[in-house]
Formats: sequence, structure tokens, C-alpha cells
Amino acid sequence: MKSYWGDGPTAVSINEICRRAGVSKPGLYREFGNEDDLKTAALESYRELVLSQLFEIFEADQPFDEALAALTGLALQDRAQTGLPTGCLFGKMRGCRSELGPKTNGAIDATWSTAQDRMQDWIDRAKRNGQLDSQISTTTATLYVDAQIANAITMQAEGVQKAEISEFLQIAFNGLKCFG
Amino acid sequence: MKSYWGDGPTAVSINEICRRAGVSKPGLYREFGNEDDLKTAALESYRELVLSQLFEIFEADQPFDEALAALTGLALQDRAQTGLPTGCLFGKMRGCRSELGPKTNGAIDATWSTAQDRMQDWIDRAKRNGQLDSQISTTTATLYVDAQIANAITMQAEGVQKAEISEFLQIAFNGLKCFG
DNA sequence: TCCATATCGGACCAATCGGTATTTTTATAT
DNA sequence: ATATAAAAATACCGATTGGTCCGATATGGA
Repeated sequence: MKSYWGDGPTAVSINEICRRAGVSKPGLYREFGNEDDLKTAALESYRELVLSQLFEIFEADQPFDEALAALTGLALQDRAQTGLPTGCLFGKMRGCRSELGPKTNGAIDATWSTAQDRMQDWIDRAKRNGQLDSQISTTTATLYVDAQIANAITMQAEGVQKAEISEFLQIAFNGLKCFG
Repeated sequence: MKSYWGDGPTAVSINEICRRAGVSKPGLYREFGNEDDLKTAALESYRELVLSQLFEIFEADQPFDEALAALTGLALQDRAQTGLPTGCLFGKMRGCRSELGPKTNGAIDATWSTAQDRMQDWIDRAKRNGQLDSQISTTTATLYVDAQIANAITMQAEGVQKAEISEFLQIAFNGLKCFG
């Protein structure tokens, strides 16, 4: 069900969702409430399915370099094999917030907030361990890592070769390591 | 007219465009043809208004570092002052190609192709001048620069502070300079 | 077996979509 | 001033949108 959000949270109508899922429209409404609730549920499902893997990396007790390598590996893993759609639902939703309902927007805020918290802890830890230049603002670093991962996932969805995405992330993360 | 594409190329209906522009629907259709043509025209207008400034930087005969600085300045310039909407129409369109018509998609292809050409020339020139590590794949470099500029513009649209965007680009372009 | 109850889906709703036919207005020429 | 040509807007088209009503159908207890 949630898998059909691969082609954009605003690109698929409720009718189309029902058609694809083989479920009646009243049935879907009984289960989810309305469109806003449905999209909220889809985002929550995405968070548990995909973002949780990122959070695990951020929380893991490992050197900064290894965490970056793990992030690269995660961003590069083949979505086609897992049967899941490509692209980042969270990123797509953040890109068209004005077209989404208030509940979905609230969920986006909450998700982004917890993601930033996780990343802040991780960045601050790396700074304390001397693995990251403490001149770099923590908030900028979180924005940076988030954006680069989103870039990589989006590029994969657009069909860019894995080797190029890998090099892309290598360059991007290099910017963090050799700062100043 | 084209300014109303600020809130997303799929978020605004033809009816709404007419309402905002104070023009009748047949009038708009007489001028542009259909929705696909209108969006194509909007993209062309955006290319001449915004992307042309990027192309000028790529074509200018200046050191690589100065070009990067110029790109940073361009990405940071305040859109609110110019009266233009924030965000990157080209990037938004690339993010929802399946929702756009064939003509608009063709224009996206053409725009992206010429943008990549301009960047390739620029990157190759920097490599020849020893201002950029030639180990970096040219196509990856073009993808990289494009993505970072898009990131910066998107962040400005989301209300991120200028100082953070500036630091963001400093980190990102650092990754190009100190590679390997 | 028969009735009550709970679930489910076909059919329907007003609103809006992209797009157009037709009528009204405006301007011109005689 | 009046008939005619050009321009523009009102009013409408079928299709689709998010959302709901209500009849059909399945289930369970007596």
C-alpha cells in the first residue's frame, strides 16, 4: 500500500490508490480516515522502514569515518532488489508541503525534528572525539549530511550509476573531513 | 505570470493561474495553447531569468575558486528583494517529471543537457589548469555542483539562515578542492 | 432455519479539473 | 449611425477529485 507513494505524494489520487491496492474506497476511508491521515500513515511507515536505518547509524558507537561509510552503503543499496520504490518519500513530502494536509505537515515537522536531534548527537560526539572539525556549525552539519543523503537517493531514483553516486558522496563527505 | 510557479509546477491549476493573473481562461489558452505549453514557457522564462546567470559564471574566464565564490554569491542573493519567488523551478520540475506533459519534459531534457554541457566545459577547463583534481569524474562533478546549488536555493526557500547556507556551500565546495 | 447484526462496496455527491463553444463586447469601416 | 469584423469573456463540456450514503452480503446466535 505505502509502496505506491514512490511516484510522488501528490501524484497519486485516492481513487488510484484504491485501484492499485484492490480495495474499495469506503474501505480505505474506514481504515485511515481521510487523505491527510493516509499520507501521515504513509510517512510513518516510511520512517520506520527507511529512516530508522539512518537513525541506527547515527546512534551506533563507531568512528565518524565508519558512520559515513555506513551511510554511503545505505544510500547505495539497491532499492530494486528490495521491491521498494526508489526515491525518498520524506524528501518529496518536504518539497511540496503546501500541497499536503495539516496532519501530514505536523508529521513532517516531528520527523524532521527527531532526525535533526539524532544527527546533532552524532555530530557533537564526533566533534568531542576530534573526528570532526568543531569549527563546523552543528546545525549546518546536520543540514549538510541530510541533504547529501537525499541527493544520493534521488540520484539513484533518476538512474544515475552507482559508481557516480559513490564518488559523489565521497566528495561530499570529504568536505566535512578536510575543513578549514 | 511565471512568478506564480513558485509554489510548485503541479500545485497550481490553470483556473488558479487565471484568477491570479486576472486573465480569462480562453485568453490564456489563446496566448499559450495548453497547460503543457504554458509550463514549457514558464521553464524557458526561468532559464533565461535564472539559469542564464549560472551559465555566465561557467563560461567566464576566471579561476576555479572565483567561479565557486561567484556561484555561492548567486545562490545566496536574496530572492525576496528581487520580487521573484524562492526555490528552483527547474529542480522542482525535475522532481515531478511524471506529472508534467511531454513538451515540458522535452524542455527539461534540453535544459539539463545544455546545463551539463556548460558545466563540463567549465570542469574540464579547471582540470587542465590544475585547479581541480583530474581524478574526479567530470560527469560526477557536474552532478555534484548542480546538486549543491539546488540544495542551497532550496534551503533559502525553506528559510534557512544565509550564514548556514554559506557554510554549507563552503563545506560542499571544499570536497571538490581537497580530493584524494 | 431464521433473524439480527456487522461489514463491505456500488453508486452517488458537490467541487474542481483542463479545455472549448458561444455569446457578448469592442473596435472599425462605410 | 449602422453594419461588420475582431477580441474577449461567460457559460458550458466531460472527466476526475476527495468524500459519503445506503443497499447488498456475509456472519453469528437462538
